[in-house]
Amino acid sequence: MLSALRATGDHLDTALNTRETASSTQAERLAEAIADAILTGEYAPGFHLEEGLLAERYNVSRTPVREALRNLSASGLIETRPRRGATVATATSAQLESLFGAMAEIEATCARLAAMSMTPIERRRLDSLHEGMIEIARRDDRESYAAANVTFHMEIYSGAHNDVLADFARSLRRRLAPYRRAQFRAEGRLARSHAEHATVVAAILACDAGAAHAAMFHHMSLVEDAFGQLAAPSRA
Amino acid sequence: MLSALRATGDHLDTALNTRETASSTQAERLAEAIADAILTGEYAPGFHLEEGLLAERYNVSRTPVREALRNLSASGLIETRPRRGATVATATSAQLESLFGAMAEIEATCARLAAMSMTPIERRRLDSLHEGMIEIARRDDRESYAAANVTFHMEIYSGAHNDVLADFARSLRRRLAPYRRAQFRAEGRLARSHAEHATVVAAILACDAGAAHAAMFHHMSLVEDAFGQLAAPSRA
DNA sequence: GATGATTTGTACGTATGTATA
DNA sequence: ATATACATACGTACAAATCAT
Repeated sequence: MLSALRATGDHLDTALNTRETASSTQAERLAEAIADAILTGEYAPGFHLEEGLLAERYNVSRTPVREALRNLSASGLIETRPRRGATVATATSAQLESLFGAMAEIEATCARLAAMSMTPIERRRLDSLHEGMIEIARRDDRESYAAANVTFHMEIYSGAHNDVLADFARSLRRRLAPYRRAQFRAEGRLARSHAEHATVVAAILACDAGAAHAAMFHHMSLVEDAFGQLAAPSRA
Repeated sequence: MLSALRATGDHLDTALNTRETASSTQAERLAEAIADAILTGEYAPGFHLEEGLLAERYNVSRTPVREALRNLSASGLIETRPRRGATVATATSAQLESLFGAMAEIEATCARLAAMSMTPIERRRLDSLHEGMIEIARRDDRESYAAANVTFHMEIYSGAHNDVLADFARSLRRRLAPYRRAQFRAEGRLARSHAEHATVVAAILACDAGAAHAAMFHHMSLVEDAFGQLAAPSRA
């Protein structure tokens, strides 16, 4: 009788069952769906994620919802307090400072490692990606540039050839994503970003570890500056 | 009728209910208990953590067990595969290399930041802790030294004044703990460790960020060397 | 500040997928 | 290879805590 409910997969499919990623669990798919919704901005920082509502919305019971929430909590994207449920993570200004600071350090470290250990193929790919971004910046196509920018940084994470650091870098990027939505809105930011990338790429291609570190650190510090007062009101 | 089960808290208390940390949930206490058991070596890498058995052992239902496992999985201490349950994380040699490499980078970064931003009080405390370790090393008291060593590194994490980096450093240390149990077993390792610490402390006290980074990186690299072939057989 | 409504935390039952004989 | 056994994933029920009035 319950299998009947699962047989009516129509609703489910529209919401979650991607069918391509068939072999995972509901909780995993849920975690991804909720994370997406957070990164998209659908659930804003501070938003209270109620188990019952999520269960209803995604047509599952509360059990997988709870497991998904626990996952997201561990990744820092949401915060849970016992008996008080989960809310989309809000960052105080001190926490944002920590996050941006850590991000700059980790990105710089990855750039340094990348300069030392990227393969020729990886270097060439990074370079050509960077070249391609000239045109996007010139068109002032912010959306495309933002996407390419993510790829650019991800390639450097991979190029560091250290999965643990790369994972951490990706997780930091995710946690900061809700606060970076407007990153390239400022006038001329694309051109500046591209110029900073150029320094990074040059150092990496030259296998100059120190310069790569410095250039990336500088780049990330400027990114941070673009986000002066984004902090949420501190919650005691 | 179920509340009767909870009323028989005697068994529970022996296992979990610390009573001091009263206000958390079962799942949280469980996660800590299981993590402890893993770090103690009671559950060795590769050990299969069966929900039913854990539930029985800790006198709870499978639900909080599952949530605890989900938490630990996210922290990297255990690995879960859908429909196949959880096992204590085993690291391949490549993963261990990543972990030690990341650890060295992060520790070095924390040391650099600590050199720049530790308060005078923090500096003094670090120094006196370090001085106290001379005596422990001289006695060759490995257990005490290991404990003090953890404190030493933790103080540097805190001294970096960046919670995100500090958390990451602690999490890395935890993930590596199962592989570091024999760290100070080698003859004369304590004295060597203390000498390396001395360089780090000196640099931090001198506010020499570059030197602090280099000294700590060197120290951590030597630690890594002490763990040549600890890797588990790759399970691809 | 007490009472009722809502929501979380935990227990338990059932079905499906994985492993094993 | 088939079937059996078993562990995991999910749904549902209920108790206790939080919150809103």
